[in-house]
Amino acid sequence: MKRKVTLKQIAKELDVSISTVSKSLRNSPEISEDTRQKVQAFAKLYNYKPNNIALSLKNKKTKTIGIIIPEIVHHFFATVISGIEQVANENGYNVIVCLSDESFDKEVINMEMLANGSTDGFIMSLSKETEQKKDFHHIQEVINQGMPVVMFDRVTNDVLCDKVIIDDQMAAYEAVDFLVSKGFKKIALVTTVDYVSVGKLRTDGYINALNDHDLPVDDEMIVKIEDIANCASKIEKLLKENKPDAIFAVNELFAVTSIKLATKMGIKVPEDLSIIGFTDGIISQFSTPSITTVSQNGIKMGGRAAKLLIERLEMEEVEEEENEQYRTELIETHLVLRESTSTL
Amino acid sequence: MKRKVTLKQIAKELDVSISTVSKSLRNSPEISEDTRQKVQAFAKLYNYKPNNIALSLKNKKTKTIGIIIPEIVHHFFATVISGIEQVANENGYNVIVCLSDESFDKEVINMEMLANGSTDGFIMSLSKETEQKKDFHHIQEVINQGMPVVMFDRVTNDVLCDKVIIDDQMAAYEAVDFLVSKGFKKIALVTTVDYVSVGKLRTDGYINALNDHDLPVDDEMIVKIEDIANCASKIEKLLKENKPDAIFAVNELFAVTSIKLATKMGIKVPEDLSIIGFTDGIISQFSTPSITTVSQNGIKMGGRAAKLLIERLEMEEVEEEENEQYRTELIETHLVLRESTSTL
DNA sequence: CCACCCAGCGAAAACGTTGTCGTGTTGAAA
DNA sequence: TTTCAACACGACAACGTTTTCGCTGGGTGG
Repeated sequence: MKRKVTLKQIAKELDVSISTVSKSLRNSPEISEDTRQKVQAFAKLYNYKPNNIALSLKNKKTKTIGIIIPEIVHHFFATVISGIEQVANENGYNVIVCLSDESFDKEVINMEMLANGSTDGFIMSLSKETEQKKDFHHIQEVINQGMPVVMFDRVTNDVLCDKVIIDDQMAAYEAVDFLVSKGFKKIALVTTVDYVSVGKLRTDGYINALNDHDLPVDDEMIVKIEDIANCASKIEKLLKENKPDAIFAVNELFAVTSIKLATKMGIKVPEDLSIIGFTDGIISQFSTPSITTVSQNGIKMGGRAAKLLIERLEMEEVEEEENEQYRTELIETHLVLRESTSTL
Repeated sequence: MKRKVTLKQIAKELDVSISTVSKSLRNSPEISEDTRQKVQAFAKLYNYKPNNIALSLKNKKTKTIGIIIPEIVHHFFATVISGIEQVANENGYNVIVCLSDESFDKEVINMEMLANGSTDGFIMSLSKETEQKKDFHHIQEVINQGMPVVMFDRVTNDVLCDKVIIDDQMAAYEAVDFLVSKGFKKIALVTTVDYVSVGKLRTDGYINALNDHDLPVDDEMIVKIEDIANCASKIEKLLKENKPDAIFAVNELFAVTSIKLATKMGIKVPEDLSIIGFTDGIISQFSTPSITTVSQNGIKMGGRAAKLLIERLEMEEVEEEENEQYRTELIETHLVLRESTSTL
């Protein structure tokens, strides 16, 4: 087992100073052609690679991005990571991933861990608990210490930083608008409880669309789901008592669950009931019938977030004067038409 | 913007030496009660936290685990990461994730990047290209440098290290055995090309099961898929020309695709055709009909892999003599019965 | 009164780099 | 022969920690 070779060891072997070795490897003109050749040959032979940790300590930057998300077992978040990783890699950055498990405490702990030198900045999406508590001191603190933060998807207005989001409200509006244009009159909504920011926005979009088309907004037609595990009864009740002709669901899971329940009750999708979901993930693609859905491109979102963060990181280098021009980028969405909406 | 405070700054403010500050914070009895109190109060006030990078450099360990996987947009890998992250976190480790995108070169580059001090060890699953090339020098090199590596799922016998796998062959055997016991005679196989190690093993299990039950192994009944994008024609041909009464598919995608194609051709699942898949992911759960499948618990696999790695890391600390007893842990699988198999 | 001990603290090395500055040697110009 | 520039290299500081060791002063025992 040959441990990694260091500058010091090379210097000793070649009987030169550490500085000389370092300079030779960086092709400094200060060092004679001769010595350079010799050192470089030796370094290559022993497969010398500079120690990242030492470099990080010296340069005060780690070339590492911290990602903090609620869950990874969630297709959307996985795609976002994928997008981040790609852009990060192209720019010589690594990503370190922490999961909050939707817990405020874990989010705080992870953030504090990584903030102590492990990363140059953060890309994050808030945990449900954090959204509920509205406590963002951990994020503000990190920002105050000079680490850039980019938030995506589940963001908050209470923290000033770069953000990457979709226009949730507009996307929901368009989905519902599409249903109205197809002639549906009794459009139900299956959504989350209000403290989930994106859920709330999509709910608003639904309401606005109905209003704009002079359709009544009936509370009976709006189902707010707290716990995904036992949402069945609520949806069943909706289907039985209110007989909607279309449903807009704010995520894949709600959409597919609605389909399954409807089918079980003998309601045919899309013949008797059309359904539009949100997020174009695995479920929407492989469900039967496949689900018409609002596509939010996670890869693109991640890529943009990474780009924003890296730009800010490299900007800080030149001018420390930090122009506090925080940007919020909107990622466009579009409706993916599949089998769950009737084409009449 | 107040940058992170260091020992040096505290020392200056309090007019004591750096050593005194450090010792005070670590509650060394060397320092008087008085001084300790003073320093600790000051440190708390300024929210002092030791710099991880400096600690890493000094201790020659980063408390970070490198994960290298082919894809993250893949439910199984996401669950594995989730499992790793959980165990890692409990033990004070962070995880840094790199994606090989099934490319050999990216796998090598990522590994070399992280090997230069960024991580204490690796948990990885081979990219397809690496499996095909059978070139593992990058992994061997890392191991030679004294970094422990744990491989999971897509492993190779050509590298000696800890491994976490399921008994792919046995699991496939049991799935096919189940089909036989239910009275199916014409059991087809939808599998990958042979160089994908787990695909090959599952194929072997299928063949063994048929042999043991004195059923003929017919090459016509075995479909090997190279490119998932255009696999439809092959499966359609299988269904039309060989009319199997059951299909064993070596992954979710093959299973759901088979179901969709069969349904489209008027073959009813499970009435006319039973299907068993592999991997209990999103697709199997939400497909219609939901898919009977071999469950491989990714969370557990990840957790075990992390445990193995961390054990080896902490072991090295006490006795450098490295007992090279590499272990291969088998994660148990079981059949999850759902709607895609008839219950006759 | 002297030696010794111990509490309490500081200096310094070490981890692996990079970069600034200093230093010695050489050759050429004056 | 003297002076000076250029060349080639080394010493050292710095990044932030921890830890070993050494130092000082006051108190105690003989």
